[in-house]
This record gives sequence, structure tokens and C-alpha cells, in this order.
Amino acid sequence: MTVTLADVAARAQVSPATVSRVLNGNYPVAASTRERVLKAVDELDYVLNGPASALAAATSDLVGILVNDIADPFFGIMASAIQNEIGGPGGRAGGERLAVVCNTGGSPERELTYLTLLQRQRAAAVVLTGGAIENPAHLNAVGHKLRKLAEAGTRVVLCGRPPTPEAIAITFDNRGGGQLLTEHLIGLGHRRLGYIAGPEERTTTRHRLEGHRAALAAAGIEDDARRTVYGRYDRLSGYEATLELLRRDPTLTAVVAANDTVALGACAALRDSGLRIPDDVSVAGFDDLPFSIDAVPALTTVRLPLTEAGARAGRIAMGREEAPHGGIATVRGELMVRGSTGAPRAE
Amino acid sequence: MTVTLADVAARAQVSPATVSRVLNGNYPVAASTRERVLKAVDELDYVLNGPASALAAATSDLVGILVNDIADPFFGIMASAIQNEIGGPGGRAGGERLAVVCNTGGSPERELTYLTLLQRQRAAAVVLTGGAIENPAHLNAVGHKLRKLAEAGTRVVLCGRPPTPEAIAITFDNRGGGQLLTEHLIGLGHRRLGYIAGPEERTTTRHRLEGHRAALAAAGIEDDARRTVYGRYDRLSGYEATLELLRRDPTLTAVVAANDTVALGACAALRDSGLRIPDDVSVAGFDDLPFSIDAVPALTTVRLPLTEAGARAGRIAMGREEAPHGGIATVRGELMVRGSTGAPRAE
DNA sequence: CACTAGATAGAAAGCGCTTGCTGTCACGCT
DNA sequence: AGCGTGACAGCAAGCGCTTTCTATCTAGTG
Repeated sequence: MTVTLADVAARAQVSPATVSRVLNGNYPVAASTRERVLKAVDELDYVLNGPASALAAATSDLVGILVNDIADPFFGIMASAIQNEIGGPGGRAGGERLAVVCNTGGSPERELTYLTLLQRQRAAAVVLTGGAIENPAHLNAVGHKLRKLAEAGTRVVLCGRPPTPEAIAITFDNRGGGQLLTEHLIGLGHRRLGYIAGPEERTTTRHRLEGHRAALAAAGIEDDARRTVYGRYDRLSGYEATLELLRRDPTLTAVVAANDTVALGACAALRDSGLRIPDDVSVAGFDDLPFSIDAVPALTTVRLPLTEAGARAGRIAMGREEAPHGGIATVRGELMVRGSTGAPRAE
Repeated sequence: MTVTLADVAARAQVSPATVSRVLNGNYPVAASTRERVLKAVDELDYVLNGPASALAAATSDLVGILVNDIADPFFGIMASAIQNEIGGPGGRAGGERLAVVCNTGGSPERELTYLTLLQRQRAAAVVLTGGAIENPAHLNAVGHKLRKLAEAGTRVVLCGRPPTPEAIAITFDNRGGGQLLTEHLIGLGHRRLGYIAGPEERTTTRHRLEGHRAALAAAGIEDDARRTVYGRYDRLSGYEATLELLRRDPTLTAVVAANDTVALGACAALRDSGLRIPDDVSVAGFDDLPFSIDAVPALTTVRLPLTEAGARAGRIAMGREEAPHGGIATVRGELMVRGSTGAPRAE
């Protein structure tokens, strides 16, 4: 029914071995023979059987990219950059690899299961993006899996994720970025800052918050726990958290959000509460996603070089760039001061 | 080196066949035996060899999702919805399938290569999302591939893509949406409307533009070709196109954009040109992506039920929902009138 | 001109799993 | 007591490809 290597071989009057060699091109085959084979392949519309090939060769051309939320451009941009370097069809790289992105939805189980599935497929490489979940049991399980994958020859790279002993990592300096942002706000004269954090058990959340607190501490500002609200990394969360923050302290002069999307929600909540940005309340985001500049006023935020980091991770995953020294590269964010932050209103 | 089925069998003192059956759970195995096997699997940390399994069973659990641009939330949202239904680990569905998204970047070659790669992997299903490229040769090649895939037992579903004879399709009524938008603008009194289209050879571009023109024609407004500019589906394109439109006719009172992202760029260009929205110029987008409501003023646009459509496509791909009658379901967009459109300034 | 090295092609042994078919028991029925 | 009948378990034949090793042939070489 389906065309096999043997069919092609028969048609081209050569042995299956020869066809295989023509297709893989790593063994001398006379030009005339090659041509005959290629012709047969074409005529028969033959397509290699991936599983069979992977089984026999004990390798596969699958590369997995794990993301927390595929609907979030933060991940989309990174995934796109990674995939570009992985090669994928027509990518910058040569070999044809199937770069696939797997959406964990931020769920530990899904993350683990995808890792197993990738292991099962004998993936050539795996790139994990974004913050990790800080649960000892889960961390352990993931570490174990990564080790197994590495042992099996799968290259494992982390991108925008805190380093672990098991893999090469391109890490974002979320802590430094958070600090930059809050320092900026404090420099403008703010003293009562609300903070909208992400999900509590994420490393990204913790690091950004730590940076924020470090800046507060450095300025001798008391860190009132009531000024921090945890939520999700989405717009609605930002909206609700802002309302809550305002309820707890209507005299806030600035709101720092977990990321740009959350910041957008915060802006909406402030506007709906009749407050002007930045005259009444300043707002800051994080990531500098494309739409941030289109907010009105444009969002002050920390730009993360998502594309560059992704590209680098992709190249390392393909073995086309050597790993950074010590296996860890830390990428800093750049403070982008725009219209959404300003001096607090005089009291 | 790596643990195989046979190792597990030896350890559990059963035959490989039994282990296989325990793992696949589609054959009666005594509880005590099952337990013994499971224990061995656990102790040995055994992971099934995907390729081998796929080869022997002649099926795979891979499901491909093709998107034009993974960094664009339009696709991210659909992909997320599809993947959710596909099951993926922990998804709503039962079986563990590897739902993978492939980023074509809008390139015909990449689209084709991914399709081949998926065919090579004997994918269980393939979902193609977003507009197609209107190039006869390419259309033909894709059609051919889809037919082959279907013949091989791969379920093929289109989502947000024009129907073809080869597949089941959930299609967006881009034409109707475009018409709605322009009718709305005309209803407000606009007569000189600029149109920023997407890439010329995309079906989405053409359909939305046709809707726009149909509305103009219905209102007896001459369709000046100089009022249409083609570009890409990104922000910068919207910015530049708007400047160009303004250059060609500074008296424009409205700009209709190919999608929300482009609309954002258009807004930026208008603002930078010292024009107010909607007082001087109205702006309309398309898709109603999450950030559209956060633009200031909020974007008037056509909401496309991306999540619902994706979910449905996913279910159909999994065979958990029957195909729509005739194999085609058309989904309409809903006009969302918001602040970015208003009556034109009096002349 | 005999001989060897280099270039190609083929034979065949798996890769690790699934599954149709063939046992082997232990029951429960007549 | 004899036997049909499930319920399990194992055998063994592949699935379609890669690759090692071997065979063959041609072209140099002294």
C-alpha cells in the first residue's frame, strides 16, 4: 500500500541499501545510480518512514521547545527565534529537523509528560523556556529527566530559565531588571509602590520581586507586605490586582507589574478608577513586548532580548555554537523609560 | 545501555509481549502480573522507544499544528486551543499525544517541508491554521500533500483557512467581517477610507479586502486604488503604510487595518502625525486580540472566536467531534465597536 | 601484464516494539 | 468424570530502515 524503500530499490534496480545511502548522502554512490534512484523516488512519490529510520539509526531529527504559554508573545517570540536556528525547513540551518513547540500551560505534570514524550521520541535536543516552578519534588523530577535525556544524547538547553546542574542555560537577569525598574521609580520620588507579582511558585516571579525589594531596601523604604499581590501572568490578573492594591492603599503612586501584559491590565484598572497615568499613578511593566510601546502612555519596562537569547539557545542546541563558559550565560535587561512613569503628584 | 522492553520483561519474569500489553492496556493481563511489570518498569526507569513502537504499530501519537507566525498571538491563541483539545499531556483528552506546533513563518517551502516531515512521522493528525498562500503551484503541491496524508490515515483539518477539497475546514468569514467593519465606518459618515492590507498573496488579505470593497461599492463610494496599501501583518507595516496613505491623501478620515497589530502601528503613525483618534481619523482593526481593548482609544475591530474555532478543529482532528456538514463550517466575526472609530470631522 | 588500492554495490543482521496465533490452565457444566 | 470455555501468557514474525562487512570491478603501478 504505502511505498517503501524496497519499492524504490526495485524500481531503480538497485538494492535497498543503495537507496538509503542516496537519501542520506553519507556514502559514495555513483552519479548515474543516484540519479536513477532519485527518479524512482520522485515517480513513486516516496516518503521516508520516520519511525523506521529513527529506529534503525537510533537518532531522530525532532527538537522540542517547551513553553509555558504559547498564546503569550513572550514565549512566541522566543520559540520563533529558537526554531529559526534549529533549522526547521528552510531555516538558517542545513539539516531538516522538525522543531516542535510544546505548550505546558505552566503545569508541572504537562512539562514532565512532554519531557517523557520527547525522550520517548529520542529527540535530538530539547529547549526549555521561561520560568521554572519552584517545587522541590517537581524540580527533582525534571532534573532527573533532564539527566536521562542528556545521557541518551539529547542536548538540553534552558532559555530564560534559571540554571540547573543538568543543562546549559541562557538566563535572564530578572532580579537585576526588577531592581532597575524600582530604582527608576524611587528615583522619580515614589515611596508608596504597589507590586503585582506573577504566580507565587515561579522563579521569574520570585526573582523580579526580589529585585524590587532589594531596591526598596536600598532606598530605606519599608516593604509593606500589603503592597504586593500575587496573580497570573495575564491582563485580567493585572486588572484585578490593581483594584485590590488601590483598595488596600488608595494613596499609591506607582504600580510595578510582573510583566507587560499585566501592566496593561493595571492601566485599564487605573483608568477605570479615574486615575491618570502617570500623573496620578505611574505604571511599569517587564519584557518590552511589541505592544508595550503602543500603550498610551507608552509603557516603561525592562527590555529582554528574547530574540537574541532564543537564537543563541537554538544554536547551542544544534551544536553550532559552543556553550557559554561554565554552562551559564546571564542576559541583562535594559530599562526602557517611557511615558507611563513620572514623578508622583505633589502631596 | 538503554533499557528496553526485553529488560523489563526479564526483570518481571514475563515475556516482552506481556510487557507491551501492560503498557498499552488493550489486552487482558492478570492484575498480579501487571503489577509486577509496572514495578519493573518503575525500577528500571523504562521509557518506551517511540520510533520502534510507531514502526511496529504503524501509528504514531504525533499531531502537527502548522502556524504562519508563532510570535503572533493570533496563532498562539488558536494553537493553544487546538493543543488543549488534542490532549497533549494532561489536556482534556485522554490519550497522550504529542501535539506540536510548527512555525512556517508564512513561507510556502517551509509549509510543504513541515507537511512532509509530518507525513514522514506518520502523524495522527495535522491542523493547518491561518490564511493560505494563493499561488497555484503551491496550492497544488499542498493539496497533493494533504491528499497523501489523508490516504495514509492522517486526519487533516483546516482552521481559519479557506476550505479545500482535501480537508475538513473551520473557516473564518473574513470577507463578511471586512464588510461589517467598513459598513460601520460608512454608517458613521466616512467617505475617504484608507485600507492597509496584508501580504498580497494571502487569502486572508484578499478576503478582508473584498469585504471592504463590497461595502464601499454598496454605498456607492468609488474605490480609489490609491487608498489601498499592501504590507505585512505587523506593527511596523501598519505604521509605514499609514504614513504612505496620509501622504497620498491627507484628507483621509478613516483607516481600516489588516489586523489589530497593524492597526496599532497605524495609531502610532497617526499620533506621530499629530492627528487625534477618532476625532481626526478613525481606525479599525481585525481579530480582536487581547491587547486591542487596551489601546487608547480602544480599538474597534471584528472579533474572531479563535479559541472556539481552535477547540473545535482540535476535537475534529481527534475524531471526538464529527465534521461539519459538507466538511465546511464558516465562523462569523462579530463587530466590536469601541472608541477608535467615530464620526468624521465636519468639513 | 600481474597486482593492489579505491570506488561502488549488495547481503544480511539487526533496531525495539506489536500482535496474530498458539498454547496452558483452571473452572464450571452436563 | 469428561470436556467445552474463558482467561492469560508466550512465540515468533515482522514493521521499514541503517549499516557493517563482504564482493566486485576498474584503474593505477612497477
